[in-house]
Amino acid sequence: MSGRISDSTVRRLSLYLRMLRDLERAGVEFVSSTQLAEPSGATSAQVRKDLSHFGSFGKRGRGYSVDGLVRALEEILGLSRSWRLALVGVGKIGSALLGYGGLAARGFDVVAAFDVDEAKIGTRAHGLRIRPMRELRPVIAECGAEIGVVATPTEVAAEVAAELERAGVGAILNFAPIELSEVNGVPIRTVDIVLELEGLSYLMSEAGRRPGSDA
Amino acid sequence: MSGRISDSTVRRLSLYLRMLRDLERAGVEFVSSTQLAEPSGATSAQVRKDLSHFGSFGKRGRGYSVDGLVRALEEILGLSRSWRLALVGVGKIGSALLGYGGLAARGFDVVAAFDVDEAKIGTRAHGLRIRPMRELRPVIAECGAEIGVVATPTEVAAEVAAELERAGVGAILNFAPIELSEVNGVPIRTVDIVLELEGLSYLMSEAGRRPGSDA
DNA sequence: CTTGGTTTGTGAAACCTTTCACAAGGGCGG
DNA sequence: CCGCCCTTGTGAAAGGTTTCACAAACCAAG
Repeated sequence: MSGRISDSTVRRLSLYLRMLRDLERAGVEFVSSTQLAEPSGATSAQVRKDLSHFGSFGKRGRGYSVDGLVRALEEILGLSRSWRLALVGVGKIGSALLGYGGLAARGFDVVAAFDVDEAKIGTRAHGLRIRPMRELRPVIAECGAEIGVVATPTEVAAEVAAELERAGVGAILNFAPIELSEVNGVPIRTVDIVLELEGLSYLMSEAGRRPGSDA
Repeated sequence: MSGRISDSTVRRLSLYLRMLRDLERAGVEFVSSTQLAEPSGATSAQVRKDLSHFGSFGKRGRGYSVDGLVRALEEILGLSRSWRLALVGVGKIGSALLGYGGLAARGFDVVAAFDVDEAKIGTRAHGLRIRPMRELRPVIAECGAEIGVVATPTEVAAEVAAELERAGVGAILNFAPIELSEVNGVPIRTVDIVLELEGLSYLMSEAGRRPGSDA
């Protein structure tokens, strides 16, 4: 078991965990790989292969203990603890994130917020005081935020990401429509809405072209 | 050329197009696959392979005409037209989307917004009147929206997506943290922030485990 | 017109992920 | 304890994507 695990495997593990938590809440005790696969659109073999990278969690003939697998996956994914987020850019997206209870509910707490806008600095957004960029490093060091969130305009996103890295965050979530390059082993995930929409645009255009086909 | 094109290829095509537009604005006339590859983290061979699925766009020894390739990619991705979006759920994320100018700037216009909250219905958000869910079908039919955006709580997301399909949208962008299953060939893309954060959580935990290793 | 430097387009190879298929193991009823 | 049924864990096969490497083509200079 274990080696280099692919992004798609990790992604599916998160989905399995989600379902397992629902099952746990519903009081279900055992679950089979087939049941576990369905909601994430995976196959039962894929579930078993994904899990087999980390160990042996099931009982043959019986399936997986819901409780046991929840804990195992939380351990694997690093979700048996909570993470602290530092948000840079309290505009539309940044505010939406601050107001989104789903993050804290799943163990991701926004503990600091920064902006360049003098009018915003010092005010509170969802109970959090907005701080000037100049305080980014000391505040992140002090509150120990592990994840930096970039919710700034595209032009400054790369610079902000670099500054977050220097401030010591271990990972970055980026909402600016720009591909940021990972340096110093700090992983970066980009949420790019326009890219998703363009992907849909391609599929719709493709669907329109296919029936008519040729020349 | 041409066959079934992978998501990752389409994704890269969007990134190439982004860079090409910058180059066009900067007045550059020709670009090589090597230059085109850099910002998206791809390789030059990958750029050429990606493009080769759709035809021959370059001149050997010279590279690609920036103008020409911009138009070709716009055509391929279906971006030489604009698309109309219907938004369901005007909460935190929905409002942020309505206020985000980046969408309209890239040809994605939100033309209708719906919510269940009586207090919101009839009011305007960013110039758009918020309508009751009951009007979803007729309004989408009337305004001809092609893309439905689900920005509702998780519990109702699947139901809303199904209703959008029945209303005739050709694609769905989903912000609820749930894997919606594509039916009737209507493609669905999900933007799942928690999933991205959990992916980062895994990588950070992994990084912490690796040095210490064994046991 | 020829030569040299450059870059595309593309089969073939390498690599990675998913699916298949089945032996091994576990529970349960009798 | 035995036999049956069920489900896991996993090598092997299949399927897909990325990288390699090079012939073909183009431009410019002499």
